[in-house]
Amino acid sequence: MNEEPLGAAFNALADPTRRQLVGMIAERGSVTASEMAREFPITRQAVAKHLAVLQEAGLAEPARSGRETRYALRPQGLAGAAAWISDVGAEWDARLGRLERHAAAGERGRGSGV
Amino acid sequence: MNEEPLGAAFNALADPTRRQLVGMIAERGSVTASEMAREFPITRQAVAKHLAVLQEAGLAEPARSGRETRYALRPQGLAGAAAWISDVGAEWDARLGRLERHAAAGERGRGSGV
DNA sequence: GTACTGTGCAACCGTTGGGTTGCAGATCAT
DNA sequence: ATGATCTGCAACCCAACGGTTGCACAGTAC
Repeated sequence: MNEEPLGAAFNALADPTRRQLVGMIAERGSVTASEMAREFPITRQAVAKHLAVLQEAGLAEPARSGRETRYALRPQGLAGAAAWISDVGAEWDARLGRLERHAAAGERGRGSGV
Repeated sequence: MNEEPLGAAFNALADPTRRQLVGMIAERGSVTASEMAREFPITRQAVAKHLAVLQEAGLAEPARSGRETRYALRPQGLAGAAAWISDVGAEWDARLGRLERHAAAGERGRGSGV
């Protein structure tokens, strides 16, 4: 639907529930939709939708075993998002550097270490 | 309104137009809504809305001078997002490390260098 | 002064998104 | 075989989002 992996990743991470899900998956390794639904104030189907979003964004991957489907993280999606932020940050830092050279004010470096 | 800076930042970055705007601001230093509207296939008001979103997410900051309002970047918002990704990535890498110690398979490291 | 440009606010419209309910198909335990 | 889970699909609701148009106001230029 989105055709844009970066947008999909950021969009997936935009929802607080989804971020919590990601956190839970990260700390447990792999979780099922029903498990999460028990610890969240929302329906299993809602969780399933969120997981689908995460999957389509390349952030999570399902693995069916028997009747249950366990979801695991896929950090490469996160890496893409981090890379974009890093790029923009770098460009911005470059500008700041140029300005600093002109201004030569105090305020030492600290270039938003992304 | 969002009460959640992280969600606001990710949400702001989720829109491709908004990401382009951020890129443009980053490379030019500061831009006005009208300037951007000329180079985008959308209305100035649409651009203004996007800028408002970026501002509320802590990613951009307006500075009015005379009749024009120039927007500049505020990398700290980006830093917050990057930090979250880095955290989850770290947790995940820790898990991977533990598993690797067990499996001891080939496939050398490469821990999602966020 | 008048004209032009840049901005902001408000209303409106179509689409998407998070959430729910309801139901049907697999799989496991007894 | 029967019942209990775990899952997936579809329909539906309401709120939020991206975008538009229209108008009113503040600076700048002439």
